[in-house]
Amino acid sequence: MKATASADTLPPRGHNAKRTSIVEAAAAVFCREGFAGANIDLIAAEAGVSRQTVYNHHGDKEKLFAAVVRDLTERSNAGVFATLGTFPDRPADLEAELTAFAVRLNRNCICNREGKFLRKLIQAEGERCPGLFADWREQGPGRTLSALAARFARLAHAGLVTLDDPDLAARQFLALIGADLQLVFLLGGTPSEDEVVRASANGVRSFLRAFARRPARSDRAAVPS
Amino acid sequence: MKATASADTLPPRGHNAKRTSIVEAAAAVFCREGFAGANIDLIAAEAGVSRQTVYNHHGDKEKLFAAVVRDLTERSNAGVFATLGTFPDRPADLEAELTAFAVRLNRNCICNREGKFLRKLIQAEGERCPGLFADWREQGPGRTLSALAARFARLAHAGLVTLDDPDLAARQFLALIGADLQLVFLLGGTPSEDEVVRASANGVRSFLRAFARRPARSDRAAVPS
Amino acid sequence: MKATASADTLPPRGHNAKRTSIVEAAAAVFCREGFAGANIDLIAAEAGVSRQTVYNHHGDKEKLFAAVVRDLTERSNAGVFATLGTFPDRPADLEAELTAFAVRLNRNCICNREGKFLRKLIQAEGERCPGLFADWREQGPGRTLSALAARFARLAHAGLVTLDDPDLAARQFLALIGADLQLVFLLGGTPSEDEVVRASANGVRSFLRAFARRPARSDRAAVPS
Amino acid sequence: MKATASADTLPPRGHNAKRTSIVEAAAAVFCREGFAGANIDLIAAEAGVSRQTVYNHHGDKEKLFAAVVRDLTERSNAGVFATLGTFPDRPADLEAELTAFAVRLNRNCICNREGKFLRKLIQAEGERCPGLFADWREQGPGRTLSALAARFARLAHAGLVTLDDPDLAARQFLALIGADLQLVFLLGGTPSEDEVVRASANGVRSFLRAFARRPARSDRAAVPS
DNA sequence: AATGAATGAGTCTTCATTCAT
DNA sequence: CATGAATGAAGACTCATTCAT
Repeated sequence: MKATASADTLPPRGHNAKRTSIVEAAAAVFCREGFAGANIDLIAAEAGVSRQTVYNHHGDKEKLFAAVVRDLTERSNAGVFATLGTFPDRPADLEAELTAFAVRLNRNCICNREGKFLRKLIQAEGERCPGLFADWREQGPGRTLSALAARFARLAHAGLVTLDDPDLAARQFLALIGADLQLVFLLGGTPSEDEVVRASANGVRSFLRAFARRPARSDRAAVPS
Repeated sequence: MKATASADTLPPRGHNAKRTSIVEAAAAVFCREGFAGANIDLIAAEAGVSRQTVYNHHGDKEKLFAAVVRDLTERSNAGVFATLGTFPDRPADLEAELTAFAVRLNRNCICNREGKFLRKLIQAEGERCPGLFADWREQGPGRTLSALAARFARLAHAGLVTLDDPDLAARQFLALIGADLQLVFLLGGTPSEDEVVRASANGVRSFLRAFARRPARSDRAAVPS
Repeated sequence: MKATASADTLPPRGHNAKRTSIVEAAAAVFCREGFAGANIDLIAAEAGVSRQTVYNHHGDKEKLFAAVVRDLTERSNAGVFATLGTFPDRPADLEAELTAFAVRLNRNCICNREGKFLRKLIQAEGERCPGLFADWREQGPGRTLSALAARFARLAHAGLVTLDDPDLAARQFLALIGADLQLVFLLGGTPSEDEVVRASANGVRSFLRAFARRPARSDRAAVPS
Repeated sequence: MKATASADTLPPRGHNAKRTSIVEAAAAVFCREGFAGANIDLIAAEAGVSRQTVYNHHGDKEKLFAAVVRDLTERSNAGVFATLGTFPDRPADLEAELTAFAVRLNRNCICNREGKFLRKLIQAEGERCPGLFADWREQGPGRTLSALAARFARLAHAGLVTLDDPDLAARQFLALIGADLQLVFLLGGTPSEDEVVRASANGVRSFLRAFARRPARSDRAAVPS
């Protein structure tokens, strides 16, 4: 029984391995070349499988693209929510902990493979595929921003920050911690860990200047002479 | 004045008219479909000229694309610098004037046709065409941000705001006034005038909360109880 | 009896069962889609076997097609000769018995599966496969028509009909009993039993009008006023 | 004006020439190889045009096939009705004139290119393209048979033949004059003029034996001893 | 014997590009 | 400059066929 188990589970295992490698390769190629520019033979080669296998698994280019988007969306959302769970609840040092959180968000959700690919694909093909990204939109930004806003609302309730619109605060938080990275993103680059940390710190500092309850201003900078 | 008006505002006749309409159509199509997906026949049709004319004017697809990028870059930069010139120098009401400036920036440089197209093209084809966007990068974000930073430095010097890194302030200003528009951009939409105004006001308010010299917090909202 | 019954009428087990179901499925698919349009995977699926099995049994598409033609030819010829054996030898009511014979011929040899398939395949692929249908031609129409002609010659000898060219009579007999069915055949349909009976009666009636020895005209219709 | 007329009409003329040659070539190839087996490159080559031109004119293979069917149907119907117009109205020698008519029908409508192609295409692809041949069916056999039946009805009215069902007579007439040609048709051959004449004579003779009013039986044969 | 994968050829279709009119 | 045609190269997708499991 055990002996045959390997024979039973192997097909799906090898199967899924192929499936996964195909989707990964496809994501990379679609991202690099765009939908129209992507070559299925290239995807197959990059996935280490034959062209036929791509077609066996995904039917056609359009469906393969949809599978890529679905996969990226899923993994990206999972990452975002995992990171949201690490939001500082009762921070001793608000700025430090918020900065650490921002670093995690930037590093694990925005600068990582899925984040970059997803953003690029949405921007490039979003208009041509109405509905393809609907799932992403609902599960992604919609719920993400709400969740983040809820955390800020709790901070406000705890008297740590002052804000009248938690949703707006969430949006501005994200904008600020990404402010220094936009240019790199636009050109397709990936910021170094150091850049991520600095960008996060810069963003959080300004965020707290605007929203921290008290004198809250960072001690480290911007002290008026 | 009249003589040139017709040449400037009406569809200019002859050669240049065609050249212009081709580039415009090409920009739209390249944006919509990506470089690989763009069809020269479609561009020609959309420009109302024959395919031959496209080739006569621009040689080949690659060169036409370059021409589009050059044209967009030029016009976009011109717009940005024109708008930068309206930065409030000695503002009576800092928040109001900064908000008005932010609205102009958003409306005329970021949400407009050139801005959107350029962003999309850079994101989509930037990696594949190293060097094609070099010009944009130098003339665009580089000089733009410096110029904006210089304005903020002058504001700081005038004692209206407090900041230790004008460049960072410029980046964060842009991030904040765009924070509410990101999602719309990602999906290729164009925000309404109302959305632009609200986004600009929201951004400026938070910016000033973080950087205004004194109590500076907007009177209109978010006053801690 | 029981033992062979199961092997004869039930789907025969094992090897031959598969072989048979493959050929049947292949006949249907080749007929429906033509040789070039037929898909071996589809044939396999329709036969309920795996693609490999098709190859194991028949080698390649060309050979499978040949097997189908051979099989159809064989069964069709067998049917024709079986039916020819029921030709009325000493008919009491010539028209009635000839009509019944015509019905059998139409129903069992011309409208049935083998007949239809064979006709369609010959028409469609006959030119491309010189020699493939040689066997059919020799065994089929050649001998069939001769045999039928011989029966008519015997009828003539018995004084029941008047004809100087038995071969021609055989051809015209077939033409007449099929006259009403041509359109249905062309479009791939299968006539109902009723249509078959009427067509046969119509054909035989006219045949006898032309060839019956004496008063021979049917009493049932077409009596001139 | 006249000078430019040639320039004006030439494009359409060359155009239509190409269009025609494409359809002709396509008819031949579709007939020879079937829809699935037909190769557009081959069609283009056989038409003496480039592949693109085929696509420019007809869009895709399916549409090209439809155009072929439409064209064949049109020309075939035209031929049939032209020939029907030559049906002997007040024949001095009924058998001779009916035979001549049968020869014309066989030669010009049934054995000719359009007739053969159309029959083969309908048989081969009729089932797969429901509706494609609807036009043919309505304009073709439907009206053709009625028209022929009407002629026979007039003959009957003139007392030259005896028949109670003109439609049936029409069908049987066609069946009889084609009886000797079926085998040649099945295998894709084209009967010689001599074969056509003999087949027509044979068919008409038997037809008149069955339906001629009076002694009507041919003097040349089948006279009972 | 069945299944999944691979290979290689082939076909439809599109497209950039050029030429002639 | 527009049009229609031609060329040549891809690229998506299918399919016959073979291998390994």
